[in-house]
Parts: sequence; C-alpha cells; structure tokens
Amino acid sequence: MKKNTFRNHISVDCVIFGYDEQFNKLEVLLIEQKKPNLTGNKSFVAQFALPGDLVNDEEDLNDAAKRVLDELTHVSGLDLRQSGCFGDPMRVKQPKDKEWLHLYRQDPDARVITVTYYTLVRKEMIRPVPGSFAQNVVWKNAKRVPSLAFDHNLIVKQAYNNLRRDFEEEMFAKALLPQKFTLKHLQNLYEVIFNTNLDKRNFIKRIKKEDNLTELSEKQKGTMFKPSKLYTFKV
Amino acid sequence: MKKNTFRNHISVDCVIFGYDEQFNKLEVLLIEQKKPNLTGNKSFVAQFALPGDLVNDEEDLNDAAKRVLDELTHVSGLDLRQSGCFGDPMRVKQPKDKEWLHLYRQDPDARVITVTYYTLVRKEMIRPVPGSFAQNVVWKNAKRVPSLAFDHNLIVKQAYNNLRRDFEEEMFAKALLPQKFTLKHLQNLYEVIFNTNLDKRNFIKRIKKEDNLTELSEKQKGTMFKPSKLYTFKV
DNA sequence: TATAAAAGTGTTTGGAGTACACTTTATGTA
DNA sequence: TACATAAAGTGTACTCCAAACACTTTTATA
Repeated sequence: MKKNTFRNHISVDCVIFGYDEQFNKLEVLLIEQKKPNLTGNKSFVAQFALPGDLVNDEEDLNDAAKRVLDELTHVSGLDLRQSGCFGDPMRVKQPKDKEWLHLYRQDPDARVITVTYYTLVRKEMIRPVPGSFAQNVVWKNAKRVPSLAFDHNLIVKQAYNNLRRDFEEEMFAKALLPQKFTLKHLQNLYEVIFNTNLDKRNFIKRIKKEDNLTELSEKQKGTMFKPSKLYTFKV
Repeated sequence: MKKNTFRNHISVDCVIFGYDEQFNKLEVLLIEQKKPNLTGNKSFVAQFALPGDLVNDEEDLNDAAKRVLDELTHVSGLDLRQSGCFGDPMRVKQPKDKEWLHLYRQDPDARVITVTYYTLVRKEMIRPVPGSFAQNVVWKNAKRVPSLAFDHNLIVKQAYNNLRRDFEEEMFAKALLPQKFTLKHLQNLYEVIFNTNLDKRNFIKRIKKEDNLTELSEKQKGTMFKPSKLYTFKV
C-alpha cells in the first residue's frame, strides 16, 4: 500500500482588486519576487505573483491571509473573502517556479495547497509598500494581468468571477467611493466592474429605487464645467 | 521566532444531496462512524459525519473527493463541485471528536484543513454501501440534519447555499429526473430545492419559455387518475 | 456674452412575473 | 355504463422592471 508522508504545506493567496476612480480602471495588486541577497551569480528570474505565503501552525486561514498580505504589502484592514482552494499537486512543480521555491522554502518539493482570498478596495485607500520577499508592489490592469507565478492567473480569474457575483448582490459599493460622490462616480464604478456602458437615465432610476442614497445640497468644487450634486450613502 | 512544524493534513468532505422524487424530499448522505474491532471495552460514541478523509500524496483534490466518497459509500461517477475550504485550527480539537481521531489517525493532533465538495443527485441513481470506516450509510432530510462530527454542520450549510445558487443558473435539473418526466415532476423538484410553492400555470409558462423540453406523444402509465403528458429534455 | 462640456431630466414600449379559477379527462367503482 | 374522483390542463389581466431614446439646463472659462 502507498505510504503517505503528508508533507503538505498550506498557503494563502490574496487577490486585491483596486478601483482607480480617476482613470476608472480596475487593477490587481501584485508583488514582484525579490532576488535574495545571498544568491551568488545565479540569474534569478523574478516573476509577478499574488501576495501569498504559508500559513503558520495554529493560525486561522483568515488571519493568515491578513498577516501575509500585511507582511508583503503593508496593506491591512481589508475585508478578505475566501474564493476557493487550489491543490493540484503540479501547481508548484513548474520549472519557472523551481528556483524561487528552492530559495525561499525549507521544503521546496512539498506539496502546497493554497486557499485564496479576494476583495475590492478603493485604490487610494491603501498605500502598498513591499516587504518580506516582495521586491516591489505593483498594480496591474485586471483585464491584462501578466503571466504570474504558479497558478496565480487561474486564481485571479476565479476571484474576478466571485467579485462580480458579490457586486450583483450589492455589498461593496460603499467601500469604494469617497464619502461624498456623484451619481456619475457610482455609474463609472458599475461600468468598470461589469465592463459595460450604462444609460445614465436608466442607471439613476435603478439606483434611486434602491433608496440608499442621500442627496446633499452640496455640489462638486473645482470642476471645469457644470458641477454635479453630491450624494452619500444612507446610514 | 515561532517555529512552524507544518504538520498539516488535508482532507476532503463531500456533501451529497439526494433528491427523493417519490416523497419529494431533499436529503443528505451521511456516514455513521464505525467502532473499530480492535477497541477494548471503551465506549466508542459513533457520530454521523460527511463522507470525507485525508488526501493522499500527489493526489489531486478532485480525485481525492471521488476516491474518498467511493471508499466510504461505494458511490461513484458524480460531478462533485468545490464549495469551500475550512481550516479553523480548532475544527479538529473538540472533545466529541478526540476519540475518533485517536482511533483512526496516525497523527491525531495534526491540524486538518478540509476542502469541501457537493453535488445533487437523484437518490434512486445511487445505492450507497458502507465501506472503510463507515459503519453505515444513511440519508437524512436536508432540513433536519442531525448534529455531525467536526464542523460538518457548517459545511452542509455552505454547500446548500451553493446548491441553490447553481440551481438558479440552471444546470442540474437534467441529472435529476428520469428520462421521461411530467411537468409536475419538474415543478416538484423546483419546489423542494427552493422550499416554496409555485403556481402551476406560471411555472409552466416559465419553463416553456426556456424552450429546452420536448413534449412526447406518450403519457404516464398506471396512474390512478388522469395521466399526464411526458416530456424529455432536448438534446 | 458666447462657447464648451457635462449635468439633469421623462416617456414609451415590451417582456417577465404574479395573481387568480374553471374545464377537461382518464381512472376506478358502483 | 354512468358516476365520482382527482389530477391535468388551460388564459387573462395587472404590475413592475428594463431598455431605448434626445433635448434642455447649468456652470466655467475664454
């Protein structure tokens, strides 16, 4: 009978979608792998990857996701949601990832099962700063995610599906706009998430029906043309 | 610095929902834990549990779910879908589960992270037979699931949510009715999944609009009253 | 004060969902 | 054979929602 060694490592990976209001873009937060100081003349090929790392003993998965995200990007306080679990034994066996595993992992051949988390955040609300084995932290357009380490491209895809499903059931919008915003801002947000164009009149009707906005007497300042009314979410 | 031992075990757990057409019920397939032969006079308290067990080295998670289900219940050929991942370190530390872990696990104190799968199947299509550490295999009403081992009640709840979401996006119904069925059968199925009552006329309109049924010239046989027309799904 | 640009604003139409009740038909029995 | 029973089968009206669609108003700036 086959002997099990149970050399399983558990990791978490975080897909942080950032909403860039200014350019109305949806981006994904990635790290660039760091070349360790101790390497000799080896040509280390850094890849882009999701912020993720191993879970500690006795550490809850959700806590691990928060910790790891903080260590690698110094981003904290996000409401991470689980989107799935990836455990293909081959997911850490590709040649492109060998070197990194040997440099950073005690047991580079161990199987790694990863639990994935995602969230959406207003880009300006966080200021990522690389840490740990992250050489750099970068935002990449969610529509054109580069080739990533391990199976991270798959993970992003699944997270994006989850994100849209969540958004349909309302939940996120509050966290993504400034306290006072225009209906145009809100429409932009919907358009970028669902990658569509919406009719302004129909959109407003739909939103107003939900009845969780308060119209302020205040207006935008410093616009080039006619300023728009500002709104807040009802408490 | 804290030392990680990485004594992680990975398991899979399967939530098999069975549709009982005759009584129009939705049930869940559970195993009853087996008292091992080798125990002395210990009073082993068997619990109900989801069919689930550890994943082997180099075994894909999906394959593991299928294998484990087969070993414990001799049910195979189902289209299992992942619903989540449960990794609370405390999930295998409750007193009620201690004895079982000590009897069946090489490393009973190791952390166990479980990946959960679910599916819905026509009850008559499978004939579960206990195997491995399953003393018995039982169907329990999905609305009244008894108290289960570990965190399996939570797992069932999550799976049920996923099931309904899937069903809304159509997908399953084909697998759940006999080849020829009446509209009443189809309506019963919807009613039990969503736990509601539907108006027959409105239901038929809705279904016919989707246009994936073929009306047969054949009718039911052996009914006590007026037999109904039979339908099949279009190919 | 003229111009540019975005804000702001209603109506109509078609489709979908829902509420609602009577007639028809096959069966089993008297 | 006709009667009773129980389920099958069937249509209309109303409401709500989504979608299509274009012109007027307002403000800032030159």
